Amino acid sequence: MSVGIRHDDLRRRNRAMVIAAVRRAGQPSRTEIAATTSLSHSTISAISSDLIVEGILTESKPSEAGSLKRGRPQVGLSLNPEAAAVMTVVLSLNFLSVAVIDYAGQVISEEQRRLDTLTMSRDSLIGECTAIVRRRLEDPDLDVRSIARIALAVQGITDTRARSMLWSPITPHTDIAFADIFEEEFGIPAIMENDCNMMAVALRWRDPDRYRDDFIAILLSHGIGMGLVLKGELFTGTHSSGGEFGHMIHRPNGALCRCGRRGCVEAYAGNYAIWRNARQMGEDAEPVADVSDADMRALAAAARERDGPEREAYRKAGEVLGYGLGSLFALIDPAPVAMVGVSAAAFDLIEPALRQAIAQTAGGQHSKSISFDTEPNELPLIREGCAMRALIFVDQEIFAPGVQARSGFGGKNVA
Amino acid sequence: MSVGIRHDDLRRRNRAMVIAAVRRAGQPSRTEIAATTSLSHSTISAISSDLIVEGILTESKPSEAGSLKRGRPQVGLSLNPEAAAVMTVVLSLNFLSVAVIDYAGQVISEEQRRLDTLTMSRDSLIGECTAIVRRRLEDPDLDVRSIARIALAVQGITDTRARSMLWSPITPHTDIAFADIFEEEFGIPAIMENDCNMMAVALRWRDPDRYRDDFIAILLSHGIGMGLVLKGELFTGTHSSGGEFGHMIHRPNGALCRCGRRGCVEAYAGNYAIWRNARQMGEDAEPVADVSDADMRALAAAARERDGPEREAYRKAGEVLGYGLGSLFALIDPAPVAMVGVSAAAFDLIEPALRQAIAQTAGGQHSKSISFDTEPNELPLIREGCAMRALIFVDQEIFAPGVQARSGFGGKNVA
DNA sequence: CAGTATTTTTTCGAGGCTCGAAAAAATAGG
DNA sequence: CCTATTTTTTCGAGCCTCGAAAAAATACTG
Repeated sequence: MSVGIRHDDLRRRNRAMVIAAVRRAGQPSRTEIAATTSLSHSTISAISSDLIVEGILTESKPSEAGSLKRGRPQVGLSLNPEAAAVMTVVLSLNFLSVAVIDYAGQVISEEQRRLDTLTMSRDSLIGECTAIVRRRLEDPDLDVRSIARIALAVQGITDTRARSMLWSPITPHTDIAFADIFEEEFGIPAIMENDCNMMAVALRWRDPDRYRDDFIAILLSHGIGMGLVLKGELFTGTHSSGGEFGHMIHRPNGALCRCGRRGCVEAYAGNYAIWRNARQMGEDAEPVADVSDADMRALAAAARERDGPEREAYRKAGEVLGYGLGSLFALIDPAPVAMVGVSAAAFDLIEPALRQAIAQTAGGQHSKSISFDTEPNELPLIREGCAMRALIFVDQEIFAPGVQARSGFGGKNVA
Repeated sequence: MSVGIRHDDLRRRNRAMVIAAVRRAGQPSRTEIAATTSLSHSTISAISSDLIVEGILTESKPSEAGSLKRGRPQVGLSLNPEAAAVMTVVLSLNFLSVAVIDYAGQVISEEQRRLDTLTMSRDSLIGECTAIVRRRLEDPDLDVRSIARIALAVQGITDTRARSMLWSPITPHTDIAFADIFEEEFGIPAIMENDCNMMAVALRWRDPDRYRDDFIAILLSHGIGMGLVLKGELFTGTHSSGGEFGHMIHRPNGALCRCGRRGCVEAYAGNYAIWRNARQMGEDAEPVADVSDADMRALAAAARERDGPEREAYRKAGEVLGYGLGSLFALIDPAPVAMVGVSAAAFDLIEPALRQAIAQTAGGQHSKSISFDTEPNELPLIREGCAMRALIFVDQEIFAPGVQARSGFGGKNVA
């Protein structure tokens, strides 16, 4: 139910807005902030001087040496890197990666580790995750007390409230309440997010010109995942992280999917499906547990070299992705697409069939105007997204407390 | 870009909130409004006395005769029906319907008319629409000057800004800027919405317990349409009204659809498709222009009577709808569904195959928890949705002017 | 090199809004 | 008729933002 605005909300909201403006712009002057927020100079002056006193912002004296304009020079405001720090934890198939990020978004410290996630017990999976975080927290070089938030990302389905991993292809265990576990273990607020959603968040920060209000990030990896930003907000399901593009049905009773069902998009376009088709193993063949990036690159190389089952496997993947995107476009209209992950590097093998399929669908009329971009490496993106998620939390909940995060305000969702 | 909150926005927003509270609750007392908005009694008192003086609200003395509590009795606030009026225009296949609605939401006056929309020229289609509105405006019984807004709904695709009909199955003509045409013709602000979206808006007002934050309204009529509410907001595409569930691809290169493509959900589940299958005409047969409701009811009766091609046609429709919903649920998670339109009356013939198909998809795990409700008559729903849309506009833009409609505030979208 | 123009930032008083407390209003119970 | 109870209004206090003017900091000009 919508709730009234109290008088004291005003300042808090505008504080949050100033912080957000600085985070977006990097080193804006007070005048620039006044312009983008359409608040008066007096207000910006008052708020920013508060924030500087509190150690949240700092004045970065020489805004830019280049600008030799007449008049008093602008003084840039920037985030004080020491104001806080957050931690990111990215859990993917057989791989765990942790980083500590300062308030300005720079990586301070990191650690990565190979695991056998598919066969580990529930407890040792959780134990490995908490142990690697503990090692970072106890690193003598770091000021432990300043970790304000932990953001986890995992391949798989998480709940809307960002508390639990509900299901994941990387482990047979389900319903692991990572956020609660971490909060109990370390006393630090934690959230648990879907990896592809974090990719989308990161893309929006990396390239706001291309990825602004509406775009699609698709992970072409062992499985097929999607992060969706619509109207400037991260799209999630009614109960879970949603956006399970890879498990839309391409063909009822079709190829066997890793999820146990049949005919999912992933069962034609995931790495294991491309592998299965390239090896002509048949649609009923049990999906292999993992295909190395090197193997996939070799497959792509073979497909480029000669017209054989490898090339056909990529063509099929493209066709299915195209029909899937077509159905998606029927719902949300066309939007720019970022293809991420190892098979995005083989997008040249995928694109022709993909475009041909889209042309047969509701998205067809705009087929040519749909832009595709590729980014082979998903891990840095996921980490960046987690970092931004956690930092925005600090911005809003710690440095502008009391603002009820409400949709549409300061970018609750995507930030 | 998010914009700061000015000091004078405060009052305007809280005014809008009080109006919204009254519209939702019917006859709330000041105390109840204070409770739901969490504003102080003093503020509510000040705002509501303003609104009463301005003739927007009225005090309805005897709140309820029943409540014989101790203490000063509550005095209910209600919308003043004479504060404004709006007009709704619903254009569907071969049918045009107009109504004038008072500020409290009651129909004051209406007119309906049969047309041959498929064969009419562009100009006569527009002409018929403006003529019927003009007749209502010039009705001597009505206070013409008080029409504050016209809301149109049409089967088909409209643009996100609610200005134009981009494409519609009811006419060969495209890109008709109805909103602009009406504004120019009558000098009254107008919007052009998608019919199924208005159904969803209406369902939310009719039954907020069942249809609150997340639900799906599906129109089973000559074509298949959908209105979707997610997280309390009406879902629309990036450029158009979106949600073209009927044109998701069920089977590449499948049955011929009215849209000219192949394999769309509609090409198996629309009235014309059920008709075509029941008559065993083959998937390539040109879709018939219209099937009367009586014919469809006869078809359903035949299907109930004996196991023949009619029953199989409904089964097929259910199967395809089920796989389509399954794909939709992969994206948004399961949610309550309202089946609307003449074929919703045959939902008993559709449901078994539909549920069986959903069970094969990502929605399957929650198959039993998905609730279906049916409503055979779409027209009243569409009109109600239009009326609410228009009235909310009056609430926000006319009676609480200056509030930049921003998402998440006071229900910009669904209201 | 001093003075002027220009631009940014801060200061200060005015006006407006919400809040809490207290008063006023309106009814049931005894 | 008086008291208890609940709703609604009144009133002063405290904030917040705004506009205007002042202050600050630099480039230009002769």
